[in-house]
Amino acid sequence: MHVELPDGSKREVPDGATVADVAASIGKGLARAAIAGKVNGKVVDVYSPVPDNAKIEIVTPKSEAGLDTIRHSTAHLMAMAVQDLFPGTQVTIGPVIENGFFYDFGTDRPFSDEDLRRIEEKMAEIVKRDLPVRREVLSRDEAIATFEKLGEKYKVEIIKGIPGDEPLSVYRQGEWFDLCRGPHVPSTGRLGAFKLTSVAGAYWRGDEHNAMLQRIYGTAWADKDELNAYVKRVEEAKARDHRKLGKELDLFMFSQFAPSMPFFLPKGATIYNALIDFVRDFYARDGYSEVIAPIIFDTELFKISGHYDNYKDNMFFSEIEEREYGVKPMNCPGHIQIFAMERRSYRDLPIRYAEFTRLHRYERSGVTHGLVRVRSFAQDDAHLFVTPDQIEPEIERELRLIKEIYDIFDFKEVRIALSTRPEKRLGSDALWDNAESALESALKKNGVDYHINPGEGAFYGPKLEFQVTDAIGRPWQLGTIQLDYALPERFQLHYIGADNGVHQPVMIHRAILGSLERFIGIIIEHFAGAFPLWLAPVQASVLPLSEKFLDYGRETAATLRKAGLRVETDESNEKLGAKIRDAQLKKIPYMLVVGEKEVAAGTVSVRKRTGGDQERLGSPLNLDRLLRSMSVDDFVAEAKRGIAARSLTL
RNA sequence: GCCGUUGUAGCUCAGUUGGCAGAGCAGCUGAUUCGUAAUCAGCAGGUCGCCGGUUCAAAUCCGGCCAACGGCUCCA
Repeated sequence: MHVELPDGSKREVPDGATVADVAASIGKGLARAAIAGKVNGKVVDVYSPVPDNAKIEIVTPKSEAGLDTIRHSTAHLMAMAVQDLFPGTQVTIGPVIENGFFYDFGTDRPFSDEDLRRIEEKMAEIVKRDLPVRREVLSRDEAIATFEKLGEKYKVEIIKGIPGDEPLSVYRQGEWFDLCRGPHVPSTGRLGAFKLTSVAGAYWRGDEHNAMLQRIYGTAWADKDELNAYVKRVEEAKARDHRKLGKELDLFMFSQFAPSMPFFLPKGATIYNALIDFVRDFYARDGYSEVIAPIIFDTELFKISGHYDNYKDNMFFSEIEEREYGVKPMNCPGHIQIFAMERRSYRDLPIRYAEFTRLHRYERSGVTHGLVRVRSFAQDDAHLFVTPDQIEPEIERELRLIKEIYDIFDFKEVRIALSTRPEKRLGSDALWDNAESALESALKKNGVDYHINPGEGAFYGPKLEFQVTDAIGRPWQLGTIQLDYALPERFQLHYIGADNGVHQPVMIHRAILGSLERFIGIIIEHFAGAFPLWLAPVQASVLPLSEKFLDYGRETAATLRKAGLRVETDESNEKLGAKIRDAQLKKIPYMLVVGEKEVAAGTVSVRKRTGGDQERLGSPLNLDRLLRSMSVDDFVAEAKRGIAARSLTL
């Protein structure tokens, strides 16, 4: 018979040949590397027979399918080791995830880090035994009987939940086996580049009302080099962790007296305010009005808005003079008060209220994380009150604004999701049709790619969600645009139209950076703490070569400050090398060295933080190339150009 | 909220079997006056997260609470 290879060539193989046979017929190396096969697009075990005229691809560890197979098989390998070491532990599920796998076990005894090491050792032992991994097919009833006999109640539950009556497969390696669809590597000897990373509690079937299982996470790769590269990547991500950098760079702190509510230290507050100023520039250009509303409101307001019914569990409350107040979790009810203050004309619309005041949301303990999930924060949000005709142009304008702003931070790849009507919702289908198509046509008109999240919209309207990818490839959700017909209805908002009739406005809720706290956390990691000049808390540090040049240094710093730059002078009694090291570690964009030459010429010697390092470059330092001597005025002009352009490079 | 881990000087961390609380960096003082990633010396620094218990004696053992961390659930 014949098979077709990925390059389109045909190959003759004996009848009944398996994937492994095909691989062997192509070459010895490939046969050794084969861990699975793709037959007509479906991934199968290497010893699966191949039908005549099939399209065959040999799956090796380096391919995506190969890596998935390795990870899946490593999960099985771990489960076998666990059941060997801890008899009575029940198996549940063990899927492949990004970079690795996990397996959930039913056990009363949580695993310790010490256990993880023992499990790893046992796994290595099983790898060494190089046990063949073989698929066996059982009828549904046989499968249930088999796992019931073993007391594997979770597996029994899984089997009972599989629809239909098709036979089920188990994979056996040595004396151990597990229910599994497969495919798997041909033998345990093909595994080895793995590491168990953590243990955590996880609910059976992801439901918090169910039993808590013990989940072990692991990572697995094609070979040791890839594993080591991954470990290195994890370490790099750790070095960028905004909580670590926030401490090192004196940006923010927390107090046990205000759990999960960040304090911005002077340097962090500088970034915070720079971001607000940045957004305000666009507000001025695009016709937003900034307002400041109270932070606490009588709960009556939240009863009208629906927050009391739908959001109470996430709010802070207080009582005074026998009146109950709620701390606002969102700005919309406040903006609605302002809108409703007076009779509005269609000529006034669109009205765009923006606000940066603090919001508080009670997040369950255990869910908060650094700056990216907190209980006290501000958003760059705005509420647009528009006529139905204005919905589309306003959304298009917001789309352009969002792109413009994200580009400035150099976020690669913005993914847009359109979240459509959920099961539980307010308003008629006709209204939803309108709202969804308004969002969709704005997307289409602007030629942007998007995908649909069916049923993920807010109860009051559909939303667009904007996800960016940071410098090391991690996705973050930032902005959102939401169309809302419900709140104008609940608050009985009106405007007088051109026809002199009473009409209801539509609200657009939107945020671009999202929460400022969260955004700062994200950009700390995105820039690895090395903020672009316009955001850097300290833009330049003046480094006097010795005490003799302190006066000139202070004078220079004063000149720069007068020019609007954020400048420090390093007056410590240290040698230049130490001062440079300090400034580098603080990731200060410019270091201005002043010594005898500079005093004489009235200049500064500029070293950029990107300027390199003698040791690290491993070559003799070329000072002329690295440094530039320039007048103070020239430096001011250069820095101001960089700031005005919000340039990412120095 | 749930499962697990952690909490010692400003920071990073050590602290053995329950027996006087430790280091490096940072800080302060002094010397040095220096040319592109750490000058030298000295000094000071503690409610061992908080509360309670066991003990002659607790950073160490036990209980409770608080906070942080890794996940789960949640993210309107």
